[in-house]
Amino acid sequence: MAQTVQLYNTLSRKKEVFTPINPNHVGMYVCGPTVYGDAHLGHARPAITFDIVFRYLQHLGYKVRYVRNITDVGHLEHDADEGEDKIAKKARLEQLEPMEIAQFYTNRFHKAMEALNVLPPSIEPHATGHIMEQIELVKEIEKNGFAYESKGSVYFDVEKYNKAHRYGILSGRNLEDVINASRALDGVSEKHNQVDFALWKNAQPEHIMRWNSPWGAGFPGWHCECTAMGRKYLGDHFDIHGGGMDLVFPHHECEIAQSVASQGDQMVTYWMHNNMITINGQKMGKSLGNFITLDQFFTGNHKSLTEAYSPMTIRFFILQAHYRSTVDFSNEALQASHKGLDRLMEGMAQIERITPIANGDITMDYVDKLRQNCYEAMNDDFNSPIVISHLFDACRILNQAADKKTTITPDALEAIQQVFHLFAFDILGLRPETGGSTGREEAFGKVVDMLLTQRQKAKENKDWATSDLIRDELARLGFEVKDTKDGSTWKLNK
RNA sequence: GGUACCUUGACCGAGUGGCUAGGUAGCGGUCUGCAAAACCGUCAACGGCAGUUCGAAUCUGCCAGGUACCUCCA
Repeated sequence: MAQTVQLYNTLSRKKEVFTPINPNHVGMYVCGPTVYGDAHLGHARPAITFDIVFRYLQHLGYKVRYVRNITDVGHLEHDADEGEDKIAKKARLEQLEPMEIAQFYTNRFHKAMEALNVLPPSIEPHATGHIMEQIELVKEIEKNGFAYESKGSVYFDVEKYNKAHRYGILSGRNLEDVINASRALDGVSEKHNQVDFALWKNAQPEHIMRWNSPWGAGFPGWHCECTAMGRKYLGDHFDIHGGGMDLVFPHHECEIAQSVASQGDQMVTYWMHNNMITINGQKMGKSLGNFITLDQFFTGNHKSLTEAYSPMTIRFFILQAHYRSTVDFSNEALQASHKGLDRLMEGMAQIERITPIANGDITMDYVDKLRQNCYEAMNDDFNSPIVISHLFDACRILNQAADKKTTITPDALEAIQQVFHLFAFDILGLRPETGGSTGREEAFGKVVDMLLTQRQKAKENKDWATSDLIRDELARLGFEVKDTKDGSTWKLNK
């Protein structure tokens, strides 16, 4: 762990040196998806952001336990007073069991994550599997006097909490402001104060998802699951809690309040938040209905897209911006990412064609600097765009060497390959897009080679018509032919 | 209204008190039978106004425009 990592802590609004509570071990909790719809581009952002954190910290030698939940209950659709669970609502619409919906979209989420080369977390707990823990949490808060029961529901007493501690420490709000800005509730409220949030909700008879509790049949409140599951798997105190910026308030603010109200102090040292993906400058999200699902990107099946974009293009597109900046989506920007990624991968593939020279121009000095630059970028709050810019520099060197415009020493060439693999593949999680080539594909490849041999013969006979015909027909089928000094090469576009 | 934040060249997008980010597109060239690719070179920016400073796009103030959160949201 020779590297010192600095990360931006939302709590202090500063970059801080990362020091885990237990040396060599890192506990990280990230808010996962609510599984009632297909994952869209916005879901890819935190998944990829914290995948990078996970990968990098592991690379540095930390033993990381990464917990990312699946929310399959607990988010209310409307006002708290007559809340209807999102999962339950969707189920009613489609006449399916709630758990069937949750499972269906969980499976699809996993598939999309795998396509994006997002590593699975160490633990992926479901909210419905931890009702007991959530009930325990509510009981503790109640016992400490920061909650009250009302008509079978339990609410967090924000005003009382704010007298002993501070509500708004993460989002930088004052309680008065929150109260003034809160929506007035319709009719008679069960709550003492409109800013109070639900810890446990009484279930109406028609409510499908329900569990028994000391307060009667009901379901857990909005913010309990993360506190309860984070504590269960990472302990009373752990290092990193992540999620989208839109969760800072109220979700994460409430989590802090819950942990302080139950155990007396905060659970989390570093709060990390990824920024939003925008489309035409506006947040991409469900409420605005302007989201594009990951599946639509992969298939190109959306009116804003001129073509299908591979999962790696999406990943690269996201990594080309820093995680705390917004990224504005456009078809044009995606095209640029697609070509840029291609260039990077092609450059890497050039290594095969480079003959190192003992007294080459590019030596270990260059590679050492390159490696150091990449580490410095990662250490500076996971600055992936800077890492990528350094990789492009290496790419240029490799292309030059392949073109015999420069030379590389054997040890430097091998080291460049290692650095490239480490940062591009292991840490940024990019992967070449060849896909697993099957025996069948290899056989087709040989047919292409055969055609190119014929074309080479035609060229030697200066039979340009035949030569061009072969090239153009192959191009039409998606095979891009490149002529080099040592003969022709090809690749399949798509 | 409150809170947080943003405004960089044709586009995307880093960063920084003085040292060319990078990618895509464009332009000129090398290479090639032609092309593609690659390579080399090149163009171009820091919303506006004032201040601090030897020096600011980078710090401060004001103005303009925009976004997010305050309701489920990644």
